[in-house]
Amino acid sequence: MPPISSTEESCGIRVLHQERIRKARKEAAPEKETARLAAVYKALGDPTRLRMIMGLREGEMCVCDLAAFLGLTESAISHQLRLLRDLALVKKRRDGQILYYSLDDDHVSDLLRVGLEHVREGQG
Amino acid sequence: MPPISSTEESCGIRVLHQERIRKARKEAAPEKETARLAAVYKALGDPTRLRMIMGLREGEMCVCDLAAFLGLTESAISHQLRLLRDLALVKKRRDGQILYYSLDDDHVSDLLRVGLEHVREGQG
DNA sequence: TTTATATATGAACAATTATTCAAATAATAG
DNA sequence: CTATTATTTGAATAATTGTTCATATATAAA
Repeated sequence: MPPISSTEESCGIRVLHQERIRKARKEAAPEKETARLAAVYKALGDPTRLRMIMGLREGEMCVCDLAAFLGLTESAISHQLRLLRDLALVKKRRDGQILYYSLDDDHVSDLLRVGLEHVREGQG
Repeated sequence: MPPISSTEESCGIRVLHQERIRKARKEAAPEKETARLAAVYKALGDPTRLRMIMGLREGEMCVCDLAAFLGLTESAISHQLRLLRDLALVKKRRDGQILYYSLDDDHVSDLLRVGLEHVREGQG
């Protein structure tokens, strides 16, 4: 372990390992990228939305299907679908009056798969 | 496309594709697993926590390092670290007065990697 | 012991958010 | 056209949450 020299940053924040901080700053992903990544995780971090997404892995569903599946209002589902659509996690296809929602691409499934592996191996 | 028979569930919710709902229900992950997965995504879904985790990919840091790195109070960092620790996303190691935090296992890095791939390819 | 350092904890507050309800579109059927 | 079905939208509300401040704990130094 290298010796620790307690110093301060310009703003007055205490710092023990300046090298670590410099490195973390240097390797950090661009702010915009980090923000978008956080938004995607956040979207998947709500039980309702997560179950919607996981349900859509089995195939496309319309709004009222998802509402029945989750036991929620169609309005609630529609609100969440808009959020997921804005993040390009799901896409829609119209057939007459009915809108069919499905996962936007395979990355979404990948995200879920890795996440499931984590929670399954993490504490069986 | 098979013909659509609009029916109702016992609770009175409108259903267009009963087969889809049945399948989604059948293939759904256990509730406890889904809840934990959502909690993990939620933890990564906050910009502060996400930057903490991404910073720790470069190596362990103590609380005040992370505070300096993010420009936040050590108290704020400590609160978030507890949350991440409860979810087994980070672990701590004590050396004297200093607590060094690091990623709990490789799954966490994997989650970040897949997530970054998604946002990078998603909208270059 | 006392003093200082590093981190944790609890209460409080502002800000965000998931859901519901009511009303508005969009497409189709009559 | 009017009526019906499927979905969307906006406002309102209750619940959750990230941060700060003040205080407490833990380890080390004097």
